[in-house]
Amino acid sequence: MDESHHLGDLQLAIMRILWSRGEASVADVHEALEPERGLALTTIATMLAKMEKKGVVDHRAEGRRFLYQPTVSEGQVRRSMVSDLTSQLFLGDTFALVNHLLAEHEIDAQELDQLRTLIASKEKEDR
Amino acid sequence: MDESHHLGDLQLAIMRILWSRGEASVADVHEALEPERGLALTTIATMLAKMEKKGVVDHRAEGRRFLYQPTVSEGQVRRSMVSDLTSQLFLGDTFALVNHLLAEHEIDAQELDQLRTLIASKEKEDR
DNA sequence: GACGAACGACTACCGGGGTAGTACTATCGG
DNA sequence: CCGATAGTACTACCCCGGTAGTCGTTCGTC
Repeated sequence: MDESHHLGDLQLAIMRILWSRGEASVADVHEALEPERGLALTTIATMLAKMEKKGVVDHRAEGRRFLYQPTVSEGQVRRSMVSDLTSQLFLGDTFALVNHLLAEHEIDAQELDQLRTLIASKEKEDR
Repeated sequence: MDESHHLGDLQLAIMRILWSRGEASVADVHEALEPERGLALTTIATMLAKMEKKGVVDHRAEGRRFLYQPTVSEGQVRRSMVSDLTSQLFLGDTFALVNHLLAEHEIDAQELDQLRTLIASKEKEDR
């Protein structure tokens, strides 16, 4: 089952690092996030502990260092968060969201083209 | 400018009522939400006060009753919340989100058809 | 064997969504 | 005129994301 994994901004940033590396220590994550966020090392550690309690990451000890790994995939998180938004904002109507995106945001000609291709292949599947 | 109006679940439910009625008292909102949520009247009142402080609603007194009205449109809220999600989850790549929606969620043939029409008219605009 | 660096644990605090009780006030019915 | 009622204001809580300091332990090094 796909429980609702709704993650905050920092949590997502941390997850992105874990997803790309597979496994990382607190220091690794801190180092990677340092330039853009300038957070204290302890902040990262606290956040990871909270995330583990929530069940989205896991850790194993390597010596005195903890190596954290994600327990949910990026796809799961995306699905869960997108569908949360869809139900809240568009009463569960996925199509309405797509509609909104096309109407409100700039999507250039090239992307429209890609989209058409995507739709075509989707229709083939359905058949 | 479109400031970031990020609203919670209950806040959205309340906004939906205000949007559809244009104006409503605390009692009106409470009554409308009662069946699905069963919240206390004071909860609604508190929420409306918080929302007013945040600037998404406004009120005028009619006798001893407050009539609340939205100060932001449904479109503004949608734009703001969707774009928040897009930047958090897809690093600002709107197209990636559309892609995700088509790939992960069921969109039936009829909707695909509508989509194609939408895209066609969008391309006409661009030209 | 003592000392400093590295590292996790624990605690605290802020802000905001969500929830609701209690207090205050104005108005209506008798 | 007085009590019940309707309606808002104020305050307090809980939870959680985010932020960070301090404490205690352990390891490597001199």
